[in-house]
Amino acid sequence: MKPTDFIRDIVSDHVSAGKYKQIHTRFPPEPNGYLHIGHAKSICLNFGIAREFGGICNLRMDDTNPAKEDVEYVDSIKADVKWLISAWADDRLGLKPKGQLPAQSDVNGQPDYLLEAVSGPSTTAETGLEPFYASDYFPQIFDYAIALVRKGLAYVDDLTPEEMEKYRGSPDRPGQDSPHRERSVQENLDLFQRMRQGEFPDGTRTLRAKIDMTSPNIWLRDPVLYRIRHTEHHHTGGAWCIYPMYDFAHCLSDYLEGITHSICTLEFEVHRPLYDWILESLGLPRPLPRQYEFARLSLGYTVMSKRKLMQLVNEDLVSGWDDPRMPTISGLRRRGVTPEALRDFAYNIGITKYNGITDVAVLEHAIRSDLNHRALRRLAVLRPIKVVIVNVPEGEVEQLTAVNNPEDPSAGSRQIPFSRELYIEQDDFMEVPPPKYFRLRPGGEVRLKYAYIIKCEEVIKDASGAVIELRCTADLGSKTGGPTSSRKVKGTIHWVSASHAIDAEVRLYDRLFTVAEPDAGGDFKKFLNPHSLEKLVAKCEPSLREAGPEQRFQFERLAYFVLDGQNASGLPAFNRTITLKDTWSKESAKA
RNA sequence: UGUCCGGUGGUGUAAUGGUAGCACAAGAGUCUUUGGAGCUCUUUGUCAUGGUUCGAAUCCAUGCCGGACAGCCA
Repeated sequence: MKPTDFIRDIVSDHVSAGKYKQIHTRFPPEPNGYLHIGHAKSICLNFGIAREFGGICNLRMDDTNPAKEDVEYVDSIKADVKWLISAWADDRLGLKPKGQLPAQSDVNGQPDYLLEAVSGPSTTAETGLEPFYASDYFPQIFDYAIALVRKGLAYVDDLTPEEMEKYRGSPDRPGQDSPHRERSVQENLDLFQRMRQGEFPDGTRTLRAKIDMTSPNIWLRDPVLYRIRHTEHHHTGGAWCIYPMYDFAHCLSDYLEGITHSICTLEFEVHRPLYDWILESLGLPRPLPRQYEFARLSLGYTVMSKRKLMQLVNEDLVSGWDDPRMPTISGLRRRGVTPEALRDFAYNIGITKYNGITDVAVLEHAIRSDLNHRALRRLAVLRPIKVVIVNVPEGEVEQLTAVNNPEDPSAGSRQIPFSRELYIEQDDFMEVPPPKYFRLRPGGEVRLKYAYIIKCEEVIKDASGAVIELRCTADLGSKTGGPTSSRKVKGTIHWVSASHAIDAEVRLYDRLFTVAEPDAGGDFKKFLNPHSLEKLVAKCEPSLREAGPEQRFQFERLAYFVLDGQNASGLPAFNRTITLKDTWSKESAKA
């Protein structure tokens, strides 16, 4: 199925009209935090357009604010993008040779800068290639600023931040011209150079565009283009003490990379006139990039702002950016979600300009349907209760055949050991069951998956009255192919052989928040779900000993799990990705 | 009472002047050695009021509701 939305419609029109040589998008995160599922939506859009229209999508660090950015974040962004687009759009990923800077050329007798992307299957090896960095363009952006000053379209202002706020006015009240607005070009040039030389302390001067202090659009009221920050930058080191603002750097970065469609979220809609003003005022020789906006993703039962996610990390409310409960790409990955599921989700939610809240059920459905087809089935008992099959002799072990994945015959089958002493799930036995309960009960029958039908003959309790053991008989003719194998029993439950079972830590993750809109108002942290993580030691069938890193399983009748290394005591650790749909819990809740 | 952008079932989206469709959710049934998956069926919608038109979710007007914007953040 080919996705379609208003942005793709625009691109498609441009392609049929031959407006551009090649479609060129970009994904421009600021390296001030980890990527989350909202970024995944944007990645799928930008790379999706590139692959559907034979274009390229540059990965670019939008790193113009050294105070907030860090290499830890650029490394995580690189890894997360690579993981998400792998085997889907790697050949559309635009990178550049390490250290390469924009090349100067002449276009129609006018000087011009361009930094072309390297893309194609070769880039997947990433040998000597790196993402684009807005900070690589500081020299060009500085030159463009000077060009604006020369045209009388930018000036150095001495207003303090407080004064500037006053002069700006408000949305329904026009602003006032700064007293420094009419400085001469010469003076502006001199002052701007001295800003760059480091003569002035932070915050004392800015370079501003000269547009219109009475504009109804606040972003046209002489926006700041450059500010002074005597701060080391993660990519340019100590080379600069003035840094361009987003609005000035972004449109120029797009231009320098030959971007055709600059796609961003709705809150930048009011910036678009400024984006266009800067590029048009500079009189650039090549076709200009255009900005298009779509609604960012809001998902139920989680928060999406980097500020809030950062807070969860810094206040140790989660174990890190990649905590499996986080909506970050790395968190979802550790949770066991696949790139395919994420892309499928992105496809299903569509692209519009309507600001809605997407039901988590849409994400959960994408995860389940993906895992249903790929996850190997295994038997594991989370909360064990002992079962003794009295008509199976002690010491006897039988190997039974179990299907690895009923959705995928090519996954084959495996052997699982059956013996006299087993574990079943505590939930699968009830002494006094409610109506419609069709698992084990005193005197009742149930099928052990892949094995025999058993009947509960005796319930053994401890001094406190808690059930500690069930004594059962098995219908030894009832396994697959046996004479009574087709007998109908209502319930089928999972089990493991007690002496063969291996221990594993299972981490039962649940929604991070208890309400659909934790950030609707007040303190979002008071809606944190206290039961978002429960750890247990489970009894697992022995084949799980061979589980590989990041391998995904369905523990039958329970949930999907992914292997996430070992816990502190050396036990294999499985993260629960998501439970199976549970019609019984709905049914029993009705009663 | 500024500017810009939006309002289609419970939720998210499609229909671009011509049968309001899809997905998720919800409900009913069927099947089942996973109360899983699959399959079948069902409920629920064009913000309002006018106008243009043979015909309006779509175009126009007015109103209502929601969002974004007043960082030397992005």
